[in-house]
Amino acid sequence: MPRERTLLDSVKRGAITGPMTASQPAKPRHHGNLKTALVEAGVALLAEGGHGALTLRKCAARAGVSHAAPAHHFNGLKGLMTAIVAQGFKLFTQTMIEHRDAASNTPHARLVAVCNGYLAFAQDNQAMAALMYMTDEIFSCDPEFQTASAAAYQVLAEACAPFNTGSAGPKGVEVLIWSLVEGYASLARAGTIDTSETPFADILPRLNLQLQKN
Amino acid sequence: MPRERTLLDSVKRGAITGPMTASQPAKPRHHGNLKTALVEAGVALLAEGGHGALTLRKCAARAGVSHAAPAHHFNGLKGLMTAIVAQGFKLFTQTMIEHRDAASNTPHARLVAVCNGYLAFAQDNQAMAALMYMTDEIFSCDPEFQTASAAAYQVLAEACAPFNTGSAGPKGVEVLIWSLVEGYASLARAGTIDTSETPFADILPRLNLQLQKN
DNA sequence: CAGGTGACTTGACACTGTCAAGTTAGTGTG
DNA sequence: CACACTAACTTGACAGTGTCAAGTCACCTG
Repeated sequence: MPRERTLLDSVKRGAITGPMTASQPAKPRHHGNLKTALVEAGVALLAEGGHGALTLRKCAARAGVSHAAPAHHFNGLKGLMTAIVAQGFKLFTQTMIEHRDAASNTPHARLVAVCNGYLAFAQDNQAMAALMYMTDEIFSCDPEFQTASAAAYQVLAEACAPFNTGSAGPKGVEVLIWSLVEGYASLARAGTIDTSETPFADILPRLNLQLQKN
Repeated sequence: MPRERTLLDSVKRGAITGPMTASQPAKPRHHGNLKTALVEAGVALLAEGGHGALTLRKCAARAGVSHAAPAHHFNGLKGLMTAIVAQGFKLFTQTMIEHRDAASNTPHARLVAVCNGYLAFAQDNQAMAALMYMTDEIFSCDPEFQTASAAAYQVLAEACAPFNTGSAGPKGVEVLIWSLVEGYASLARAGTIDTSETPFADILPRLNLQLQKN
């Protein structure tokens, strides 16, 4: 049964009456930069409406193509989600670096700043931050994703490097810090804890951190 | 266009040839205990196939009713998810209590045991543990959910109570411990950290925990 | 200029959540 | 005990979604 076309369909196909204006040229079939446009569309939809608002068809519509166009660039919805999350990790890394570089140049101040960057990103990009750990929804073996998440981890690992690992093994401090700050961000997002009553700045001193001697 | 019935449809409607056997009585229309059956179906589907395997229609099918039957008991899929997660929190609380009660009766041993219970549950029930913090997918204001999650939090808060809050405020220790263990569980689930290389038991001593004096 | 292929579009199908209308079984009252 | 009402379902439909197949168009190469 043929269905009635929606306005969106008409807009998409250029069927709106009147000639093409300079600001609305006839849309070529070959987009030219569709992969990037789809990822940016996904990032925007996630920010605007949360996880439930992010669908393959909405990304395609936002990018101005048909629902099947993404299939040439991504391995299904999961493939597109993976690219979106990789982009999110890049922004995340950038936020932590900006916070770190704005801090005093002592190991403790830099560590605190990186953690604050982490929490600021998680607070300002809640749906993206949540999606980053939904391993059912992404291809976590994807090289671009791996590179982007490793870069984020590296910023935190470098901030932890000056501190004594003690008996916890070579990665003890970074696992401790990453667990703490990711857990705090999750509980804050879920509303389980009151971040005004118990700010992160108050619990970081509870760690037994000592600078390495040498 | 009428569609061909599936075997599942036939099974559901009792259209399979032959009389009802003793082990397969005629199914009454009034289930009697459908709410509980749907939640249990959801818990099982989550355990078997992860988050993507949990749908309203599959829960209904597993419980032996039509796709619209859950609507009488739950406010849509979100309502059912909320009840499933509340059940998960109850099992979670039970797991932490069992670990705590099996430990030596010192504050430190009990705290370690509660954390180990937390991580054991998160490891053995990965999809449920993840779903507990997906606040987009549940009604977090639901009273049964609130009660169940508060009970879980209470077990951890009680284990933290003997320790010095220091300058962090009255909830400093429990926020510290909850953040740490939830973050560690998330990173373990995501495969971001190697739990064999950096066991939780190695990072807990990095906390500056002291018993309260009185 | 012709052929091949990349990059799309169109259409279809199965699955999903939700809603509306209808049906059946259980309960309460006279 | 009979009847009426309502709870607890079933059936059917629709919109949205992901995915697949077939077809079309635009670009590139020989």
